[in-house]
Amino acid sequence: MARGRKVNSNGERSKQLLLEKAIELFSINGYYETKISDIVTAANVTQPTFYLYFKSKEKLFSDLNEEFKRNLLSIFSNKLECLSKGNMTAREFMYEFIEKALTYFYENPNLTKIGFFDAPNANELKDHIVNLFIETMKEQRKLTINNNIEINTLAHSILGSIERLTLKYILTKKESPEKLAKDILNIYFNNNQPALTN
Amino acid sequence: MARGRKVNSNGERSKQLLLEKAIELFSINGYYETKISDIVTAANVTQPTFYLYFKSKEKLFSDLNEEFKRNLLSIFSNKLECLSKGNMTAREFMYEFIEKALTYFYENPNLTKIGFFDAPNANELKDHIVNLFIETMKEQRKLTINNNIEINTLAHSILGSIERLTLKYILTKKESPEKLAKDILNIYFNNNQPALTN
Amino acid sequence: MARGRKVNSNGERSKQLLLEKAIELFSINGYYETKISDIVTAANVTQPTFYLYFKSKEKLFSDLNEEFKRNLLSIFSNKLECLSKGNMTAREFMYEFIEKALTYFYENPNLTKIGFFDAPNANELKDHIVNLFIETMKEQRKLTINNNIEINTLAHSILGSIERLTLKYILTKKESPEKLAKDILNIYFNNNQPALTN
Amino acid sequence: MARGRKVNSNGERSKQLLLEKAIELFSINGYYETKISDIVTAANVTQPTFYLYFKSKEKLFSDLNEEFKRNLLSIFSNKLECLSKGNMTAREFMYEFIEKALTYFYENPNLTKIGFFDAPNANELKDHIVNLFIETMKEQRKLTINNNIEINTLAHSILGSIERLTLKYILTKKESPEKLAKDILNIYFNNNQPALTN
DNA sequence: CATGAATGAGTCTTCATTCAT
DNA sequence: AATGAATGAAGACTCATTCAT
Repeated sequence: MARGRKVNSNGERSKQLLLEKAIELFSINGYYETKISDIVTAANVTQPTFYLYFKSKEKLFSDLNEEFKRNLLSIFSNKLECLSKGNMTAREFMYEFIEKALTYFYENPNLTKIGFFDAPNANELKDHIVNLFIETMKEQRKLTINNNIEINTLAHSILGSIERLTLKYILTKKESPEKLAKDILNIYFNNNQPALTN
Repeated sequence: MARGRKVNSNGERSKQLLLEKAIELFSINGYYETKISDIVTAANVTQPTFYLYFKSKEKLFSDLNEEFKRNLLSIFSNKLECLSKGNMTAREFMYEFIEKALTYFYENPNLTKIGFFDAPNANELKDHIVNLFIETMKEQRKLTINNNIEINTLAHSILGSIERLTLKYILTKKESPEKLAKDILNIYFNNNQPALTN
Repeated sequence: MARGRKVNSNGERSKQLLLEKAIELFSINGYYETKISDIVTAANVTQPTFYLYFKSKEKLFSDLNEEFKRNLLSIFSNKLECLSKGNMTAREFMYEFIEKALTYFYENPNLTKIGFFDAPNANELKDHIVNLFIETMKEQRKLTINNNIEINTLAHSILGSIERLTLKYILTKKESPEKLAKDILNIYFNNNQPALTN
Repeated sequence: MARGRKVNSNGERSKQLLLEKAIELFSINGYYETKISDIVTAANVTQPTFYLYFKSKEKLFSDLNEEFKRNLLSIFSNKLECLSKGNMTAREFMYEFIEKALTYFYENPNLTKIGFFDAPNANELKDHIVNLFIETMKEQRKLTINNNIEINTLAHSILGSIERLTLKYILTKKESPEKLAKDILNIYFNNNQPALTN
């Protein structure tokens, strides 16, 4: 039976296709329920072709996670620079970061699903983010809505909010990143709060 | 080892041991990275013994999830009753529920890890909880710190905070359920907020 | 938990019950699809009890086959004696044997199913029977409807008829052994056959 | 042996080999005593290779049965057509069918052993054949050797004869299909009894 | 006499991965 | 660049059988 290079085939295209399908399937079915056979079937190539471009299933998955991590952290560095230059208040920084992050999530829902929600090592990344929140808020303690609450707790709480709202509104594209970023700011950093009766 | 009954063996004990080890290993390594062979080795029995007490790996896992779900929902029903009887304000209800839930998580960290964080169908449960939050808050809209934010968003945000704080402080037993419940109330329902400079 | 002898238990009864259920289940589901667990469940005892009375599943099955074989062969010997004493013509012998065999099958349908149809070594028994047919018919060649057909072929054919008719009419109790025995005689040993036009 | 493709390997050949060995082993040892490991060892491949070509052991077995059934029934349809066109007397039809069937059995002894003797659902097929015999004979009642016997009984008897003679003479290739078909016709449809020229 | 509890020894099946073409 | 064909390594599950009580 005929073997060898397909007519019109193109290495870069095959790799790209495999990557897309892998991201899609991983995000839907998770790492374990996504088989190499599923990916190659979706990409309309055969199994050995997969290994032409990726070392292993595990490596592909961890590469995907690294990519997500790198992308997200680069958003930070950009913002961080501004903050350190004094171009930005902490509040502004928080808004900017959250909005940029949500925008990235919005534009890369599948990769976000994998790298932010499913990855076993997403926690490191999240801890990193939390630390950044803490640093930022420490710099301007007055930012926090409530002095009674430790900054650490607050930072984790913010991240938790971001996580769940991303899952519900961003990955599903039900809300815009801007709207949600504002909501989060409102929840955590609003100083015009109306009185709350009990 | 010879075949047949072990000296001093006791079925209920074996089952309990298997269950404990299964919960522990599932919570640490997840469903897929936990092999029946790991569980039985930890419990010091052989593989067929596992099947003496559990129908299958999958059934055990889903049963565990059901149990977690049932337990958590029963906390709700209790609290809900008080709320409907007028014995409780919404604020009190929120506190009570969160505190009770966190206490349950605190006392059952492994099962919580499985049923609240790893289970594929944990989202249903979470949606249910969010809906309850929404109902409760609707009843007393003034409760919310900020009228600008939709209740739905707020409810999801609260759950997100609970999730992450549970993961960081409760499952690791670094904070008490009471302390954290108060923090969460403070974040979301504090009416004595100091002005926030920008 | 309570262990040991059941109230009202009785060894002989348990063994008998196990035997009955085993025969029933073997005859319905066959050797491989009948599990010891099925048998003991049907007999309302536990698995070790089975081994109190039977050496193994295989031994029980082969014992059952031996019993069937012994019973069937004893029918032969009885008839054979008469034949050798000259008390009987070959035709009479054939009728007598077939009728007696069918009657035994009729009265022991489950054991027959096992020993005559399912047993791997039923062929030996069948060969034995065929040989007996051959001996009988040789003695009185005129008996056969047709001299052109070799006795061996005829004997096998008769057995085949017996087999299938037993399966269809005897095990299901749709016809009496007498009726069927006469039919078979009519098919094979009727010398008053009406002309057959073509 | 190293992983990957064998030198000179060829899928169709491997599949064919596996199929042949499977048929052979099933026919000799039966479904339950034939292990996948036996089949692949006989075909000189590894277990996963089996699953490259067959969905499961059970499916392979039932497919084999279906194939046998289909083949046998197609013999029928051919003959049946002739019968309905009036090209054939019932006697001729019976001979033709039996001869063709025996020829098929002769040429495919292993598949016949599986599909005609061992298959759990062979009885359906046999009932079908019996019904065909009945229809054919009804059309020309005079065909039967004896009006005293119900057609149904006769039809079952014929099938029984075919079965046993197949087992003894055809599968073992001790007689030719033609010879045996004639014998059977002689037994059941001979009108010049006793002398029968051949 | 009978049972509760356990196990040895398979057996099918899956999946990522690799070789030869 | 790509495929057809194959395999190593494991994993879930079953079942007859056997101790200890």
